Amino acid sequence: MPASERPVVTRIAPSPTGSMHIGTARTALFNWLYARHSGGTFLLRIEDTDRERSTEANVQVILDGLAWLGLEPDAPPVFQFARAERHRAVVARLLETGGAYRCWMTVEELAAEREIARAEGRAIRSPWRDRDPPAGVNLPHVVRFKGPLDGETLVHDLVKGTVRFGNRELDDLVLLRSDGAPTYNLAVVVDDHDMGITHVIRGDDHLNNAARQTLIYQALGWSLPEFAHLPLIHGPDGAKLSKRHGAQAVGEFADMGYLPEAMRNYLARLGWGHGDDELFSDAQAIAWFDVRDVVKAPARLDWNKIAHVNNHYVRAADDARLTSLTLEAMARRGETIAEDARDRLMSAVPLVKEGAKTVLELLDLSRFALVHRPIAIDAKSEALLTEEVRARLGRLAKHLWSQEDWTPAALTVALRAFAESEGVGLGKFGGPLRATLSGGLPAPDLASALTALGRDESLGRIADALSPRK
RNA sequence: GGGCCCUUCGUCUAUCGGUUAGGACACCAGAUUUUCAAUCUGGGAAGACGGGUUCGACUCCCGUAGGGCCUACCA
Repeated sequence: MPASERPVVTRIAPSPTGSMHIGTARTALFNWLYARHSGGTFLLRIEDTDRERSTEANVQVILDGLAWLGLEPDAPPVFQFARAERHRAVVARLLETGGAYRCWMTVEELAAEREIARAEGRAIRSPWRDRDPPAGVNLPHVVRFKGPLDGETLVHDLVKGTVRFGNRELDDLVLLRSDGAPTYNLAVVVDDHDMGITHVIRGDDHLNNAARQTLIYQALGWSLPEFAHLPLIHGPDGAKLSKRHGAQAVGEFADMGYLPEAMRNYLARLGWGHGDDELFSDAQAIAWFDVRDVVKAPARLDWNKIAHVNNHYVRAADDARLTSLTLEAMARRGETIAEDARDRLMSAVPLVKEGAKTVLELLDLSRFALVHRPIAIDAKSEALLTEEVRARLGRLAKHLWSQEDWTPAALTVALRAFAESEGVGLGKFGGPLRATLSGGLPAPDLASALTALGRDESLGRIADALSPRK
């Protein structure tokens, strides 16, 4: 049955050879969205056939990354290396049917052939394609796929359309290394087939492989999956995304204080869109998503837009959750957290989250509530505290002492009443009061700041500022 | 070098032959104002280039330029 008629099964197939790239995260997201949209299944396969570079720790990075993004697969991961026997069996079958051959080329011979092939503008060919095995059959050798020498291979891609490849351009790729280990292109085909993958949704960098893989599917007599190659994500300058651009691993985005739901929204919008919709829920994305609507051109990461989207989700996020995330960010920075920090954060977070683009900014904006008495007052704020102002703040302190109802609404009224009694505008002491309360650190509006700090802390800070310098 | 992919405001995108080419982020100006921010109003900003096809092209075709991917016994 053709893949397009079977229940949808997608997969994300990262290799555990480093951190989890943000591009991998988006590929996972699109696979997940498509599976959810189609009522299908989303799977994970760890491509750990590169024994040199694959590590246990990197596998964990992938698992953690997907979990953080909320894109957990519907079944336990398949480890590609564990399926090596199966891969070898398939190669054996290919060897029997003439779909593959043993190649005894040495590295030197290979290098020479590569040079010639390049000069002639064609793919490399092995002389062992149509030659009998050498005398000593035990000599190390690889097994190569025996591809057609002419004709064309067509890849019907859901985002790129039909792409044609001249078969003479497609080399006889290695299926089994000289140590008997299966290679990527063989393993992918076998695994995708065995896992029942109907839609191979992956990065653009695999488009060429799709042609080679198509040939393998055909040689094996297997039906092809649908292919969808996603354009890559570039850095803000259009070049390949690298560390230089600020971040490329999902873990880094998490540490910088971006929310997973914001990343899903932003990443979905990068290379895919639904009319003018910018901010949307997972449910909406699932309802709207179709790989066929994916944009063909590569997209650049835009820090401003990520920040904007993230701010939207920070505003919508639960305060307790944001407080926990902020505390975690502090711990990561190695900051010691005071006993009462959580309560103070908790009261400050809802007041400052409107302006916070990340959790880290949430921390910066909450800082005024976390510092301890006597708080440091910067020069600019200190300059506001003239004799006249100090006297007025003294009277204000007295006024606030008698303030019973310590709520934003009541305090707003109290501040206005005081201004009236002084016969001045709020501007005459608002700035200075803020100076005593936050010492120059950003803080929300006065009534809110007073509420967040609480009665004792607020009055204490004012008193500290008015008392003679030590 | 060869094969393949891509090309609308600075960025992400809408448009699926006929629009004053729309939206979002960013930017600029103004309003508000107790710092920063937020908020509100307004503004500038695009079809890479050259040929076709067509009554009519951002949209279809060809070429050029530019960018990207692949060209491993990596994935």
